[in-house]
Amino acid sequence: MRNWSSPIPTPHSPTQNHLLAATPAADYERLSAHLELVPMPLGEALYESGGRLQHVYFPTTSIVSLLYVLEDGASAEIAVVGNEGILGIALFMGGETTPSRAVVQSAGFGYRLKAQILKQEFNRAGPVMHLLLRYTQALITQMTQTAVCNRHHSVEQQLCRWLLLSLDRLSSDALTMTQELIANMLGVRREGVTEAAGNLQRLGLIRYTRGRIEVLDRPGLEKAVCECYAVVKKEDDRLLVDFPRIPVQAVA
Amino acid sequence: MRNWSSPIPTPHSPTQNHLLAATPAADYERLSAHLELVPMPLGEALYESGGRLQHVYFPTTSIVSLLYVLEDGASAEIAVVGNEGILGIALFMGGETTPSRAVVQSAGFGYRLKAQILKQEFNRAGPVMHLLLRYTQALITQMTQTAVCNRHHSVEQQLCRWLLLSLDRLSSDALTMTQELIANMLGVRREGVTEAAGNLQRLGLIRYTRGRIEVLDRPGLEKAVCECYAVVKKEDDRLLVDFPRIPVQAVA
DNA sequence: CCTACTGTGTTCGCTAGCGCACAGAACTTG
DNA sequence: CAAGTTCTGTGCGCTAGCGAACACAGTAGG
Repeated sequence: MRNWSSPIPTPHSPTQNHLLAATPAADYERLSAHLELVPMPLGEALYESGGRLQHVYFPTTSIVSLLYVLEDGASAEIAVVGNEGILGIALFMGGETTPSRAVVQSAGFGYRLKAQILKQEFNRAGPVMHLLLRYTQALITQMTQTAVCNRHHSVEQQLCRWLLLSLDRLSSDALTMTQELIANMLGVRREGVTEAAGNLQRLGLIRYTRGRIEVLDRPGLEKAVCECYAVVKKEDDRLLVDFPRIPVQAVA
Repeated sequence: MRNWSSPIPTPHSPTQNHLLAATPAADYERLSAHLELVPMPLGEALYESGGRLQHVYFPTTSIVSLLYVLEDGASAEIAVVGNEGILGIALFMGGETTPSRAVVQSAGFGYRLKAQILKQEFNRAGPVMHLLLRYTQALITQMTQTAVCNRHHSVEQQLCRWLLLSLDRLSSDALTMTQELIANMLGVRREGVTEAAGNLQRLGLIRYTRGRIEVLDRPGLEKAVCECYAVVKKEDDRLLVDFPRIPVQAVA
């Protein structure tokens, strides 16, 4: 496998994750000692369907897909989580488990926290709780939009949406990802992705080689995408961007 | 319009809603004075996409669909809420609004609560909060399963799922619902529903006349449905059924 | 350099579901 | 009872996406 990763070792910091960055200093202090930097290699399953959650994960440079796998092996991506979010919401929502899998879609790093620690923090019912709940709502929006998009939009549009959502969660404009894997995420055939990607390439929007997709014309992609992307983006911005920036005080 | 509703006036009680029924007496006391019985007629929109929530609703004998409507008018149901749940979760999740609509799918009654009152209660971070969060997780499961089902299953299977989910939220085994409306919910053509419903009727699973569907063979339907129904049902049971059953006493 | 492998391009027949158009049945209203 | 409306049934041609099969190219690894 060719090595596409940067030779420059990036310095890691929990604040690369937006949720952690938005955590007020006082609360952050309590958590920071328990944050553990972990590599998140491509394809790793952070949790399996129905499995009990031992940790929650805050991605920093990685992207993780929430996937649902059907009995016959067919799958579909429910949502994608990057440095704007957290994995393991079922923990504080009270369910302990979820019927989906979480698979690393783009290798990188993240921080993890023992389930117990996060639960304690959540139960303080302070700013961290409100942060997490707002994020959860943004995630819900993404899930519902996925449902709608699955119903009404073409593979090509969905590919655009997927590319843009992934891009928003990375600093680079290139993804390491085969068409086969993308097909799994979108729940469509590999050939469908080949065709859609071929179109986008012909239009000069992207360029790809084996296992690597580069976005050449982001504005162009945004024109080709269905409305679903904008809905999710807008909701993300509304709910997550105005996070109180390491502020001192609680939410009303 | 023919009148299919029962001539017997049902006595109403907030505890017909499972969330309210599961609320500990002490908390329920605070809320009950503010609960307002409201009729929920077929087709009424409890809230519109992006609109600010004034109230939350606890259905008792009604069913409400969460719908997403696309720019071109196409729509898709995201989830369905009956007496097991609440409408307006965005309120306590911190978003205040959601990009979906809530439309009454089966006429009946429910109780509503002013937004402010519910928020106060939620912010006590007590049992009610945990109840609401658990319900929200069950709702998330329903949403994700809808996304998957939209991707992979036939109209007929989806119709079965939809019928069963609706049935579970009613005491009767009949629904007042035209094929046109069902098509809207499922985000498919009306003709597709006609065909699917025709098949189910031929199999003796259901019987329908104009605007009324009666389920004749529930076990049969459960055999015809895709796995998605069971997943949602199981998760609902796991998350919602073990709710502490009416605090029994403590009222004095 | 040769081989094996993995990722991509392409073809072909097939089916589910779409959009449209219209006919008939059931119910409502005057 | 007649007229009008609302649901449901059916038939058409069309398209997107499926499943399977296979050719080929870039890459990895002896």
